[in-house]
Amino acid sequence: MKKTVLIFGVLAFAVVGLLQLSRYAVITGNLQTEWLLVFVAILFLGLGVFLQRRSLHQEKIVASEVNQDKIVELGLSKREYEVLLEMARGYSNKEIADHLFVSESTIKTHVSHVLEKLNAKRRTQAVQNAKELQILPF
Amino acid sequence: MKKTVLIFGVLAFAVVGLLQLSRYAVITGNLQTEWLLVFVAILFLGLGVFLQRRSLHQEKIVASEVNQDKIVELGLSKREYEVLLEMARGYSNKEIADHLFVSESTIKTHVSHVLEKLNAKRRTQAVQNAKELQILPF
DNA sequence: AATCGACTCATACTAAAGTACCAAATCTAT
DNA sequence: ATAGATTTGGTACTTTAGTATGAGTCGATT
Repeated sequence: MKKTVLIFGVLAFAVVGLLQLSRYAVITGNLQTEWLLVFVAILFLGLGVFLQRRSLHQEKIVASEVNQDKIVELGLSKREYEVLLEMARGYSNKEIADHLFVSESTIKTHVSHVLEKLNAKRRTQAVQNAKELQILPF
Repeated sequence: MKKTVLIFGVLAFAVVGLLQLSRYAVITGNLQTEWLLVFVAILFLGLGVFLQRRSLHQEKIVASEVNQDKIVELGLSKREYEVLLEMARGYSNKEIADHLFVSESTIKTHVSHVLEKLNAKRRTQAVQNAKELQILPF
């Protein structure tokens, strides 16, 4: 919000400055009105593109962010969530065990809990549900 | 591509027209140069936003659309792709068999082929790879 | 100090998933 | 029409996945 205000402030200031500059330039005869128009047009076209890109970029980031509240709401523990992430990447229990430096038994336990909490019968379903709940960063 | 050319053609034409109009308006004294500048600035700012939105929107559609060429490139048959979609939704072999009205054996065969062609060891990995290859509609 | 939740791990199962190989019916394009 | 790909299905087998249960450790809370 602060940023937005700042940007628009600078913008307004720039516009006023530009107007003053243009008046001076036209009066002194150093610049043709047409060229000034072209210059302004290009400048603001670029500005429009820039602003729109910024806002859409932020939108994208928000959309691909994980819903932390949902994770808490589901009762997923830290470790369980880590396992879920590994599951989503397509790793087997053995591989996850190696990545997290624990035994396969431990992973099986975690996976079972994840399945329960995500209301899934298989790991593939758990991943799909997790995706719909937006608790995966991809 | 054709569209792009058309848009830019119309755009160029509009710019030229605007310049002519501005010259006439200024000469006849009906319009102050400053106001003309403001008008042009706002117009092109809006245009920039519009163009950027359009391009990003298309990008989004493309991103969520299925890359048909990739499917062909991978050598995935129609049926195999159908099975892949069911897999991605988290269904078991038995469930997929019921959905597609064939035996579980058949599904196993298809799944094996899908795993080969997607270079995956497990179905979870196949789904993940498929997602990265953008051959899934979600 | 006792409790509770999270994490760890094991054993013993059952249930899916996946592989290998084969074989027949059906489609498709030359 | 016939070769090649696709689809279907089976048997037999190995490997993962998942369940159930119990239990020890550790840190935070009460």
